Amino acid sequence: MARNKLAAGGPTIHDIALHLGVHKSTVSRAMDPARRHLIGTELLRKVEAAARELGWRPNRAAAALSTGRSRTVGVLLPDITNPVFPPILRGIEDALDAEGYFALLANTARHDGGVAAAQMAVERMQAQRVEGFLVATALRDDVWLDSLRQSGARIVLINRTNECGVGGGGVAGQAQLPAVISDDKLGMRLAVDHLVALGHTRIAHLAGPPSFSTGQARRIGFEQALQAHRLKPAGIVDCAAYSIEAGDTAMAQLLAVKPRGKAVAVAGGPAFTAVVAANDLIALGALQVLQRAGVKVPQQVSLIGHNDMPLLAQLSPPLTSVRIQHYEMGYRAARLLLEALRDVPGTASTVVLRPELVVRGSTAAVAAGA
Amino acid sequence: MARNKLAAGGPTIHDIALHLGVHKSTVSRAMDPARRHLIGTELLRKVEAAARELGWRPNRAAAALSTGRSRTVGVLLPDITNPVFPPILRGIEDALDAEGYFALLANTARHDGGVAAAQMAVERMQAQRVEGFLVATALRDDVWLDSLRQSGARIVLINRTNECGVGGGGVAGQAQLPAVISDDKLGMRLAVDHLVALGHTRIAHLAGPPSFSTGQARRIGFEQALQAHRLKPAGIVDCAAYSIEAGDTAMAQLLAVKPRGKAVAVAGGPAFTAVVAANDLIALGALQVLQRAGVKVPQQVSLIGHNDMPLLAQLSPPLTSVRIQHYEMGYRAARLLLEALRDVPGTASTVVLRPELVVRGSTAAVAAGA
DNA sequence: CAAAACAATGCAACCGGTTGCATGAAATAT
DNA sequence: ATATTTCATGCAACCGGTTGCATTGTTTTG
Repeated sequence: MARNKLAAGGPTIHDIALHLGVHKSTVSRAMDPARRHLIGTELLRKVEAAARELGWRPNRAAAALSTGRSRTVGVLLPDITNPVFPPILRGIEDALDAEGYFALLANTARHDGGVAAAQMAVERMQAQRVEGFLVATALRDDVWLDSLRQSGARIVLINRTNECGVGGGGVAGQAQLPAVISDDKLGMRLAVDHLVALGHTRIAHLAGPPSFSTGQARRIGFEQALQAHRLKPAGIVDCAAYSIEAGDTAMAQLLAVKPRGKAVAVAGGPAFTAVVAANDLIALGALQVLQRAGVKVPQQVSLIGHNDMPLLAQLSPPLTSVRIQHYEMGYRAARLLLEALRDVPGTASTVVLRPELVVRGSTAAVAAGA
Repeated sequence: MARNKLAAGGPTIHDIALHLGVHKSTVSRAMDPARRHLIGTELLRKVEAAARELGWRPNRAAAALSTGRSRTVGVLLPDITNPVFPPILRGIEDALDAEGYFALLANTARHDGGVAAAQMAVERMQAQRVEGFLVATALRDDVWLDSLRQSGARIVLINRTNECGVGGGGVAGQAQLPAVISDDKLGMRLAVDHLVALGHTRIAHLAGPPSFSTGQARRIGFEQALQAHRLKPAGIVDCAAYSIEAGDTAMAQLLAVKPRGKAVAVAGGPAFTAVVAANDLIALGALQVLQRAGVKVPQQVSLIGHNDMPLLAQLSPPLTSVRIQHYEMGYRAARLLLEALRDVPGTASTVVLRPELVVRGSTAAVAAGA
């Protein structure tokens, strides 16, 4: 056995039962809110008193073994250090906490470049018998996700959807996984509409990595939003990552393209008057390059970011950005999972949250001379 | 019982044992790296093959029940949304992950203002049978910490120490809890030395809330660093919180104090030429007020923050700040805890990390006219 | 007033590993 | 050749709750 009777590990329901001269099953029932009503009111009081007196603490591990419910869920995200995730995680934990659940967290983007980090994290979580998974990793191709789904695990996606492979026909529809996402197309439309209202017609896009579902969705959203105004992109450049550096090089690339067509710009001026970035960090990298190139933001070029990360308001110029409801995303995703854990297997559902444009100082009416 | 034999919940070691015609204890041993050597090499191979074939997954809950070791630790921090904590958490998880442990996280600063949030989180964690606690909450008075310690829980503090009450005498020394902290006094000395080297002599401090251990330590560090240069503070104002708003009001207060003494400043100019803030957010609030008041940073007043949070380099001026090794703090704290979990109860230890001054554009040589 | 329904507990098996001790066989020592 | 270790594995109790069913005593119903 693990340890002798007197060593650590507080009193058990059996101790309480002995103390009161009843059977431990009675104590067990008295401690379960759902089964408390089976116990006589007076005895119930005594049990509670004894439990408090002896300093009893429930042992979730024992309950988990018996019921198969560990009251934990696994949370997979690339890197908590990325500022979009803390609010998501906070939302998740607030929702879980309310039901007595805990999250087991894994950062799947490892510094040691482990490709199978997510896979390993999932296995460890399954060993801990998590009841479900919240997946906020952004890659579109994750194979482990498919196998996880097929193993019957309860999953809710955050800020991504599962596109079921490329060639997947319509008939044998792979069940859509429940997900909480932001309406990325709407977000881009808000950004573009704002710019158009300011008089911009030559609008460029610094797109996120195409391997990320958000990168793809925002790019499509951008194109559709322009089309709605019968405009053509003044340039689209893919970024290698969601980072300042990637935004830096992408913008440099964008600047290298010279204006053409009827509207001849000022000599050396860029081919666009506004840029929508797929992400705030990309926007910051772009901002650097623009300022270094002597392009005034927002006087000559307007700039819009995405995510509305902290401190954007403190920059100069303060960055206009599409705010995503990160906290809400985490909260709703966790609620969705908790509900799925009660219900029948089939219940899939998707929640789409509305982004919001936060207008700050990096966008302005197009210059008269343009 | 919980469920019938065929329902979910993969194969168990008992199934493997049946499959091979051996006893489950043999399988159990074969699966434990530490006891594997007890098993014959050939049988060992067969067990591993069978486990893989049947898709066996260890059940940590069962092991936890038996051994009392859950392979989880509790992490208490105020709010993961605060940018100093993600790197700490990342460090913690990287360290825990390497040993097969998971963290159970609790944000103790609740939006619903629950005073007993930490206490409740601790109880829930104890129910989950966490093996120890990593505590990164900053308040100096937490009563629950004392009771936790007295309950014999393994604890490692992060970025704070436990001052044992006010009147605690020297004899009945309350054991110091193991902790990983940053040398806050050194941090302040780096900041002050830098300013003095730039010619500053009238240096003010925007202190953190005295109820936070860091607020107190940095304030003391500031005073000692000045003393070392035979200087007197040009003003110290306590902030109500670690926030931009608090820095805002504190700086407004500081500005209200008019210069005095022999050195008469320019009419209306502040009584100081440099400010050291206890925290980056406070510095940002201060920066806002200064700029709004027409005081040029760094030409008229130099400003130093603390923590080196992300995006500081993108501000204008880029904020000079004392960088703390947050990731390393989390990592070392988790290692310390893991080691304590193996050893005898008595092993307490403290790790002090060195901060580093990151010089950016918010500090400059004192103006000639000052 | 007997029968049926109900309420409050007890009983015991079970969840899936872990571990001290026992046992039998093979290897080594005497 | 026998006694003694050593090695590999079996046995069974145990960790701390959970739960279907059995057993009482009590209340309601016909």
